[in-house]
Amino acid sequence: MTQTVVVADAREETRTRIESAALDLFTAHGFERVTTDEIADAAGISRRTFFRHVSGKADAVWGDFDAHVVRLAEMLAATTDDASVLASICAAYVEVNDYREADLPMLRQRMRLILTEPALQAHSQVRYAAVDRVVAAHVAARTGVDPDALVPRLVAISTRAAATTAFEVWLADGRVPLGAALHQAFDELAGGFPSLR
Amino acid sequence: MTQTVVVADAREETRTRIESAALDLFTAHGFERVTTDEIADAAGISRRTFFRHVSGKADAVWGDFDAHVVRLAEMLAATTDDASVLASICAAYVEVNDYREADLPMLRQRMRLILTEPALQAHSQVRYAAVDRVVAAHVAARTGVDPDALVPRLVAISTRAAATTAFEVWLADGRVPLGAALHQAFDELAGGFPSLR
DNA sequence: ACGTTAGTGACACCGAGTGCCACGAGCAAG
DNA sequence: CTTGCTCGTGGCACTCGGTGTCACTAACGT
Repeated sequence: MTQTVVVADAREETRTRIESAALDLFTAHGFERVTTDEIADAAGISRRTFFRHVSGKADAVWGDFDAHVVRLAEMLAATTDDASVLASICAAYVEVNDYREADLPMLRQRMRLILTEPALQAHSQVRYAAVDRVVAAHVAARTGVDPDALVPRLVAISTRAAATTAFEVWLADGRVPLGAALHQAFDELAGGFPSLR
Repeated sequence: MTQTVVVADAREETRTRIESAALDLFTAHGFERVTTDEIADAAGISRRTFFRHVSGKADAVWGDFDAHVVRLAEMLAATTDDASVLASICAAYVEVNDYREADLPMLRQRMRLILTEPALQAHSQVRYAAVDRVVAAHVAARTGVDPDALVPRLVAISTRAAATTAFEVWLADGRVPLGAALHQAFDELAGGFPSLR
């Protein structure tokens, strides 16, 4: 009973050390030029143990993203029908990405890697697929159509595109807050890109 | 002079053999369970030569996608300002994906792999990034803003999302033509998802 | 003191991808 | 015809990501 807690804490701690080491090494030398041996050494563990904590080299950058997805699903589930479907998705995205000021530097580091390193950009597709499933399921529930139909899929993938784009401009600019960028992107999307006219 | 043509033809021919072998083996046994040795054997070449023709195992599935992107860029460049920006992008996507009837089976095979196999889905991000750059540049040229600004990026990535979704439903249904699915997805996008209301 | 359980490290192994070198076919000039 | 050049090819060795296996150890319950 108490052991499981202690063990879980230890696991969490080494996992954090791995993530921190990977983040620093990747930003310093680039993703491809860092070996798993080096990350393991920097984290004070063996290479084999490294692969027991993270499912792969690219995975070391993502914190516990699964919890992130779960929170997003909960927020969408708590949505009422007052707001539009897109507005509820936007609100959920904004809320789930409402980080504390102290966490922003690490978020910047993480997102810069994910958005610039080709291998991580490719790998992100796998992680984001889980987000898409959650959003598509929400749209399907709200509209009463199949989650695999065109509209739920399209809404899921293009709202995620909006979120990704918002992250990109937030990362590039530095002055614009993340929430503002998210709202701007979602407004463009929901209005059929009014600024094009 | 004549030699270069002959050589280029030979290169094209082995490239086609590689692609055909890879497509068949991947659909038969799954991407992960097929080794590069097996593809090379099936194509009648050595493993080393395999990697001289394609840049990686995942790359073997994509034909000459670069030419695809070039054609898309040309179509966008030939666009007049009569139609809206989104309409011009939609037209370009439809036209560049207007395959002959005889090519549809291979296209189906290719897209089924790309959209279902996780490794290929991840790798597609790298190839599609070139498409996004072309579309974003077009939007930037039409609207007079920076290609790295929010709207060009967002239009590029969400129109590609529309195209991907159209491919998914085309692949899943079998009866709906690809052009129709593309138009439907673009209509949803351009109208701010009217079917959600 | 006992067996159990879980985390760890060491080792061997597989597969993707790359650098290097040697071979042979085709071509041009002597 | 022979020499020299280019270029595609195959073989080889190597790095690196990732996995299966086994033995060790520490903490826990009995």
